[in-house]
Amino acid sequence: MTMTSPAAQTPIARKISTNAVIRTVLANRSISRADIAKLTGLSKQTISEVVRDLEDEGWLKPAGRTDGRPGRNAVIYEINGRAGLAVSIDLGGTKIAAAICDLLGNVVAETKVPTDRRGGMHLVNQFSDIIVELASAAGTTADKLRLVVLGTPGVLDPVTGHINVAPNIPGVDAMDLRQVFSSRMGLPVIVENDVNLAAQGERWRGHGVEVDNFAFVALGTGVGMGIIANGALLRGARGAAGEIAYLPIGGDAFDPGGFTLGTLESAVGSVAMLRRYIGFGGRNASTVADLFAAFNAGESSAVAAIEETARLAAVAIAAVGATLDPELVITGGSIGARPELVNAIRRFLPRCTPYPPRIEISRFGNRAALMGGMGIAVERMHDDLFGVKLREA
Amino acid sequence: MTMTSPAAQTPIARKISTNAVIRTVLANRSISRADIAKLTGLSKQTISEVVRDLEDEGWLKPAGRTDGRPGRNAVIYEINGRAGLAVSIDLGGTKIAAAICDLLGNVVAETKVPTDRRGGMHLVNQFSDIIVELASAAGTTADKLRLVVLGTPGVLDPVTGHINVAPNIPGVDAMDLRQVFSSRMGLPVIVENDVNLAAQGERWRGHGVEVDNFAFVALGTGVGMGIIANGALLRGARGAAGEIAYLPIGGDAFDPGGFTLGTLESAVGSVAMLRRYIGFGGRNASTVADLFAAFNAGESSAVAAIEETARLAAVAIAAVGATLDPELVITGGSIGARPELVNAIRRFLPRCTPYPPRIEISRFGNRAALMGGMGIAVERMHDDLFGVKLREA
DNA sequence: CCCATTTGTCAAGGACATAGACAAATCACC
DNA sequence: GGTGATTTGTCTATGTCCTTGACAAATGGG
Repeated sequence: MTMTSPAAQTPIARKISTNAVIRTVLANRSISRADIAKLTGLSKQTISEVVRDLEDEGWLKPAGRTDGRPGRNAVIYEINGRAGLAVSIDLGGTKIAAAICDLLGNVVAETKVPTDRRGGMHLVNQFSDIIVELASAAGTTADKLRLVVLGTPGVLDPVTGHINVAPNIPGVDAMDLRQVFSSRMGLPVIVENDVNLAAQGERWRGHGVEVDNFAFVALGTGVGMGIIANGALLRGARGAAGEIAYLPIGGDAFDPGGFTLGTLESAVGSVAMLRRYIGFGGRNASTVADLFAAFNAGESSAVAAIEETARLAAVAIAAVGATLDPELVITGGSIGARPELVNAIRRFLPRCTPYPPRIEISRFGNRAALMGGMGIAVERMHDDLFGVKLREA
Repeated sequence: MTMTSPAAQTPIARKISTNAVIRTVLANRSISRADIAKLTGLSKQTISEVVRDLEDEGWLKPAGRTDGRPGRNAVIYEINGRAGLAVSIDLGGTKIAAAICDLLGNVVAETKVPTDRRGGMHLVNQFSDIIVELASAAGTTADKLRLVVLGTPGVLDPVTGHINVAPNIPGVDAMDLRQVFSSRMGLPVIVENDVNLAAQGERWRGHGVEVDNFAFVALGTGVGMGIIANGALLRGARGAAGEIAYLPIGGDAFDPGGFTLGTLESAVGSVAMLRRYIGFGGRNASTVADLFAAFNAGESSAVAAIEETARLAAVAIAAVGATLDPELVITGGSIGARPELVNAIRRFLPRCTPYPPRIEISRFGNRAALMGGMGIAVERMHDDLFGVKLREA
């Protein structure tokens, strides 16, 4: 079972046939050769040859036979998920979540540990330890993995590869994290903004499946947005697309204070919401959880603070809507996942935009970014392994 | 010279080779067979066969020979532009601009006429007359054309195909203009928002060449935006992406008046700018041209009116920037093309956003939408004629 | 005028696809 | 339990397309 990419130097026609077979199997989970032939339009003979090669190389495996219908029973084939494993890591200010998934997107090992607050190289060491441990739990070793996807807060510069991380995590903006981590592991590493990953996660297996235009809005300590437009992630020229912290809403756009924190972020972040509660005379809440408890108890300052936050969030969503025209906005984050807030946003929205998008709360909660990393990893593995490259170039 | 798509039912391998040859010739304007072989990596033999077929079918034509270098001279081939002609029409409230271009994007005939104000079917008749006339001027007939691209104001619903046109043009929102026009001409018709077309025009041969993320902002009687993201036009879920008239900036987002005209449009449109001038005590201008003349004469009310308009436009661009992170914003339209306004915007922008995009004035002025239509037409012809379809489906 | 260089064609051989015949396996029905 | 219809999968023959290498044709430089 040689684990090189299938049809590595085969002529172009066989590459295309092989790709068509793999894609057909992927799309149908499990399928017989006869059905592959019908779906691809290729001859039975060609399919048999291609499937034989793919099975010899370990990419496909037989998985039972048909029965119950007239005629000879067919052998069913499916993708051998174990033929490719990848890692997804979600680096947060307090926790690191990580998982290994296979070629089919099945999670084969998962863990969550506190973030090493010393930052920098300590994080790289921590990642490495996590991967070794996960690999062991998955019954394999780290050198069998194909790819790591790492989600971090902050803006990634697509030119330099550097991350401008918010204050949460020390010593990461000074280094080329991707490069260091990649050579440490001897694996390709993809680094992506965590909110972008959350959007990808919803696109992959959440509310965004089959929705080509939507946005994932994260409301928490900070605010951020991941955009799926025309079915693909939108990063912008400097990787800052969706950085709605700087949206000129909820304050004076020309106030220089908006530059450090962001105009919108100073208006709808959890800190602003708590400050607003105090300003309204509230005295019973010092955390977001407290505040929502007070809201549900009907305390007027809490109601006012949350309503005002929802009102501003609705205006922000209206602004995004006027630009992107999404079909759907998915909310997440510590306050964006609260139905109380989201219901208020749903009430305000039709009053400030003529075309209000649908609003849904993230299907994956705080696992959205982790899911997105797996989605990207699986997609990338499929491309690398089964993609048709017309020319090497 | 049979004018069907080349390699219509040839097996897949020859299709790919044919496509590679055409694309290489397109990318190099004119080129010898030997060089095509080097660039594509295909053998001289294959290239000779493919080029012979393409020449027999009229897609390629010889265009001289090399000389001056050692060795036998090569025959140079180029695309036969005349093998495909298409029409671009820009429907405006007062004028209709139209042009015929060939496969290479060369303009072979162009005209401009006043819009028939009766609207509806009268417009379809007018389009038809224009096309016949242009075809004649181009030395061909209307039935030899392959495609029409029509730019209109208003939002196109991608589901119903209907156009919600601003008040300018009567009797168009009630009909399926695309369908009626298409069957009248017996040609495929693509209808697209005019600002989207302007963005495509800049992308094709203007400031947006090689810029994968930019926006075209039209400032005039109305305001609108066309978005190129990840190198492609962004339409959104309902075709309303870029409809920044409704951006909640420059007024109260919850004012119901913002629904009919749009919050931003009531703040930065030319009507608002003139009203603002009057409000500041100005009495010497009743048109946009007058107002800019007064500005250049140093009249304080005119300066204030234009500065305030620029200030709001800068905030709007900042909002778009926080969402899309474009590398570049191109301005156009009757006031967006004025350097006086644009310079003022350039001054305000760095004060309301930490990452101000570059600002340029449209390269094509009021021909931008016409150019965009040609760009789309050429691209579409290339796809239809030379595109590789792996499966008919 | 000769030669190095480049272009383009010819002929042979290999990889891959298709089509059709045929053997094998299975269900339905008597 | 046997028979026939149906479906699967392999085998064989044939054709298309691509590549390779030989070779003729054309051209500039010395």
